[in-house]
Amino acid sequence: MGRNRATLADVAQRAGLSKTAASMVLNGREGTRLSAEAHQRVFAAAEELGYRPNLAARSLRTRKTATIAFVSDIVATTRFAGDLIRGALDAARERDHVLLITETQGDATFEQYAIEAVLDRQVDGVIYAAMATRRLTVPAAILGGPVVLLNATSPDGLPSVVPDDEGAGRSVATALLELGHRDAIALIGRNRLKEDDPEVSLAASARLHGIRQTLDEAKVGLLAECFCTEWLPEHGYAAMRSLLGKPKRPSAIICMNDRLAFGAYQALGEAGLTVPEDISVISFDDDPIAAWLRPSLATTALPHEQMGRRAVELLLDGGAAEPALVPMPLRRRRSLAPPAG
Amino acid sequence: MGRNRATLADVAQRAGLSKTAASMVLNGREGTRLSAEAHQRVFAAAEELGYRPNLAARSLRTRKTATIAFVSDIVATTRFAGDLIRGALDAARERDHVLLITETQGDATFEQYAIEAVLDRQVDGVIYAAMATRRLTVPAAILGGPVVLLNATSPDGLPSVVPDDEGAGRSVATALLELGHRDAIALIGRNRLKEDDPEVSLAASARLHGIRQTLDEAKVGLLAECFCTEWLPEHGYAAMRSLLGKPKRPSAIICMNDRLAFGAYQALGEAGLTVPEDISVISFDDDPIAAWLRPSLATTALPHEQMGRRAVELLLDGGAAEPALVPMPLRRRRSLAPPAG
DNA sequence: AGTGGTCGCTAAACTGATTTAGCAGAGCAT
DNA sequence: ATGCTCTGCTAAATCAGTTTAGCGACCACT
Repeated sequence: MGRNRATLADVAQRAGLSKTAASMVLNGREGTRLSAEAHQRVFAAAEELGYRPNLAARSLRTRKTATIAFVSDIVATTRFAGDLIRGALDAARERDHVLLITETQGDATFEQYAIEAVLDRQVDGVIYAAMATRRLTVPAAILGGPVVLLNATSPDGLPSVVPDDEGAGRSVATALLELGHRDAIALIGRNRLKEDDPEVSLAASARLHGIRQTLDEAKVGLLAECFCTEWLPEHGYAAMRSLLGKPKRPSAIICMNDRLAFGAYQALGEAGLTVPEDISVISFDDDPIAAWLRPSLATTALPHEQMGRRAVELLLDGGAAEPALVPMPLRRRRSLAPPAG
Repeated sequence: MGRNRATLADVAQRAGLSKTAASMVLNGREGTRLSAEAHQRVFAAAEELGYRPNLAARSLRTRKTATIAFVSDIVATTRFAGDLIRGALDAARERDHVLLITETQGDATFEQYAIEAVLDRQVDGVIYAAMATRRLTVPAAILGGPVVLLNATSPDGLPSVVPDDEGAGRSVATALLELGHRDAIALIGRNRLKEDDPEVSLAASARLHGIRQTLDEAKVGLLAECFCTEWLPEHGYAAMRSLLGKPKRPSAIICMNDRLAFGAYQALGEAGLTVPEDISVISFDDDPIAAWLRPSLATTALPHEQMGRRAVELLLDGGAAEPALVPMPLRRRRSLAPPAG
């Protein structure tokens, strides 16, 4: 790769100047007393030779690599990872940086390995990303330099970027209240583990809190709350079926994520009920299926691209120590209507 | 990042030997005549100091960075990108390499920039990935070193890795024939653009070819073929509705991808038909929704993780020039049954 | 005694950049 | 003529490794 690239020495020689002069000119150093003509010659030579600096050599001296490590627990399993990475990639490019991506798969050995691999390559900083919003403790090895937590917080008070799940909970509840839903709102997706253990999830309790707070202020209580062991379609399906077996039918359903809502749709379809005429549904995440469902599903979007971007900005430009909350926009879609009757 | 790391000189000094000796011992060089005791001392010193080599310095001399560039057109839009990356990441780790990931967004300027950025960092090779299987021409700049095309082929005969879509077409058709479906098989997702322009898609024509070939051999013709401008749920929905409006109802549907099948499910549900009792459905891709649908959708899986892995293997271990075809496994699920009656 | 070979190790060159320290010449005042 | 500053530029050190060339001690053989 990149055999016979022109070096700085080649440029200097062609320009009839020293490496020093060439280096200074190409780096646009202020206060050097090199003549305008010298500048010309260096630029011309660099252009003619197609000179590009060898960043390995440069970084040996400057201890800057213009490279950021993106270390995450699991890249592939959730479709959101791509957006996180894309946002980071964009912001990095704008700042002339590049991303070294590694995955730990939640395995301590792999993590150790991944971190050594990136530190050996002298990265300028580390973005430590979790695929589910949660609290975690970062490995001591990366604390030697700048670190930003992405989609996670840590007890050490490191800079971090997380979605505003509580705000999303408020948006969701508010949307239903505004439509006139009152005492027949049911919730699908309560989960003790996710709610109580911040190392499993921060989203569950924040969303729940936002919903409760808004409903409380309106003096509205939830009609029913269904617990689910996981947030997958089958659990949403089961929960919805159990809700429909009860005497009072809900006018609206809040699902803790879109996959649950997808399952709920299936149960509603089987029961011959239509969304939103019979029941409104609203949810969290804005998974691509939300837009594909019939009717399209109203939800609050995880702003993953924004978050990836913010993480890079925080890392390179510095920033506040308290977690950066990125708002989750409400996507109003067809699954919402005023309560029937 | 990584301030005050021990250097090779530190290790050598502590071991009471020269840098040369330390370097040779740590690199496990054969044929050096250093004593067993010298080996001991170097290893001990390295261990005690927590020595890790500075790869920037090493690569300056060796012109190897143990880093691979993963350049793709679009990382985020398809959920499959993650699997491609994950497979590549795994294979790279096994070979002590790391991935530098960039995205071109299909924009020539970004592409130019991305390629310069990775070449400046002296990567050992480039994986050039497309998110939809297609033919493309690679930028001349990366031809100076090893290149592997991932999910793409090129006219230049570069090594490449693509899914075996034709084989998948055969699997799909065979699965239906084996169940007894004959002359009432309909196809959803014909698309002239995708079929005729290899720079748009290679999958469409290969899948179609595999299906046709298998049906022809069994002397079976397609009942109907629906054209779709895109392969999205809404198009599958519309196509399915039009099929149901015709006099003869199909016994089985082949959808060119899972999103079309998802739309077809919606139309079938609305029409009060059940899968697979009334109509079998089979498809391509193995999108996560395929397993979430009720009934779960039989489909042929895009082996993205395998492909990412193969690309790294081809790049580092070398390999044949003809495209590596990665098989697409058939996922037999609940949407298949013998024809009714 | 001289020659040659092996053993165990090291000095120094080299990679391609940045950066520090300083040199030669011009202009000017004394 | 001397000392001073300013201008325009360069030599050499430096970063942290790898690699080439070779040195001194010891032994064996003729």
